[in-house]
Amino acid sequence: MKITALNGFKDILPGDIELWQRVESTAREIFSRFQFSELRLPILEKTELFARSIGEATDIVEKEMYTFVDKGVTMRPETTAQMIRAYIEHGLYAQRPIQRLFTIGPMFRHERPQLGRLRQFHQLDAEVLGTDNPRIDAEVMAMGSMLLERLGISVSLEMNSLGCPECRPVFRQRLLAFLEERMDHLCDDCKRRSTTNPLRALDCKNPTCREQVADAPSILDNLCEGCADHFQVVRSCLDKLKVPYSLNKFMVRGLDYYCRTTFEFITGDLGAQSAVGGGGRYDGLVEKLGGPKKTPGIGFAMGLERLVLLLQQQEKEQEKRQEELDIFVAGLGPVASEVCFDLVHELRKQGLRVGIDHEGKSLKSQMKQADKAGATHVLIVGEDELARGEGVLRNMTNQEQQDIALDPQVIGTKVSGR
RNA sequence: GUGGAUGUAGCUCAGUUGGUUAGAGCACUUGGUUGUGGCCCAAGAGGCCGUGGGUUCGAGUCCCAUCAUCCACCCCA
Repeated sequence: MKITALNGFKDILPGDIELWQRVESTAREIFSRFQFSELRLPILEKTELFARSIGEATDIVEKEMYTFVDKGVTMRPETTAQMIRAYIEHGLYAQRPIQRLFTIGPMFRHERPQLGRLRQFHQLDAEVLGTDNPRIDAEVMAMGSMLLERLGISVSLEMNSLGCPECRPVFRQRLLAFLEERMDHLCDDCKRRSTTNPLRALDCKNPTCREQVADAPSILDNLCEGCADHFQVVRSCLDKLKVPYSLNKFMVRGLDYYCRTTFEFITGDLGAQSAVGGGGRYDGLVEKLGGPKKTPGIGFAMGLERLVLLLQQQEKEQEKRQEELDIFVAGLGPVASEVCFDLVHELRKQGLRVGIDHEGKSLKSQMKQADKAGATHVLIVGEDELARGEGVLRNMTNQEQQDIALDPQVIGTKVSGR
């Protein structure tokens, strides 16, 4: 029986990794423009951290977490909670009143895998802690948009407000009354939701439910004054930054901690998965997790494999071969191989990317290897040249050859272009 | 957790109504060039046909089971 990777866990192989690196480096570059600092967080946390923040009744906590029950620890299903944990634990709020942070890494959820959805997946996650200034909401969304634009991925930004502990319960009651009137027409899931989280019914993909819910009361019409004002400023700021967006009064985020501004970056090119990224405000969460009182926060996460999938679709045919080696050293015969062995090491010390074959293959075979590896030069060391202390340096792009001293310095400067 | 589809070479896939030794393309190795890559040509290597059972003189092909993968539902990144 062959041992294979676990279902929902994927190897990222050479050839695919370039896109990952591009996404990550672009993110670092864009995020730094917005004064965000990177940090790295552990993969394992106490189970309680996620249960308390994400919400006991959410799907993630109820059935999707990889938990070591005997140890009371869980592999992170998302990172906002632990970002806040670190913020509190290290007193980051004391070092700087407003923290802009981001992190990149793997998350784990035990769901059935499908296109764009794995059990180990990767996210970029950006959070701003310590302010509820609506300009920050706009800035954060603008940052996400800028990253996607820079990557050449076109998505739409959808936004909603979920209100706050003051106005949401009121709306919830109003919505519940609305749903109860047409309970008979709703799907089983929505019937169940109406008791646990009626807002979720707004999000149902079942066509009949959509129909039923189409003229449901909008939370945007039921915001309290504070939330309404806040949302209004967010909108005008986005306009000012010329970040396009649309309102989606049906958008409900799946995590309990969200309030006020929520948003998603949406695509139609990922099968059943429409969200490339999503996030929102969570003004009560820091305090709930034991941090300083009234510390608001907002952030978003983007799914790396979803970004990579979109890039792969776009660039299917491009496939440009890039140079991977500066020089391939081909030794002919045991004596030459012996010389090449340390010569190669010296060249690498000089910073060159060097390939070598230790299997005693023919020159033709070694030339093929060099070509496949994308070497720009090949150094051929045979018995004749060796006797003179020289080798033949072949330029693989213009086929020119010349004798050259077997001196790492000389070869190094020649190959790297003076 | 639920539904549908698919499992044949490293990869992408053929394989007639069950019938001898299971094929192709790409990739790989070697040779055509005694020490020179790409293109071309030739040869070679590579398969318990997912696994287990059943029907049959005979199963890659039919039946059952099982496992795996993919897609979708749920939900989300």
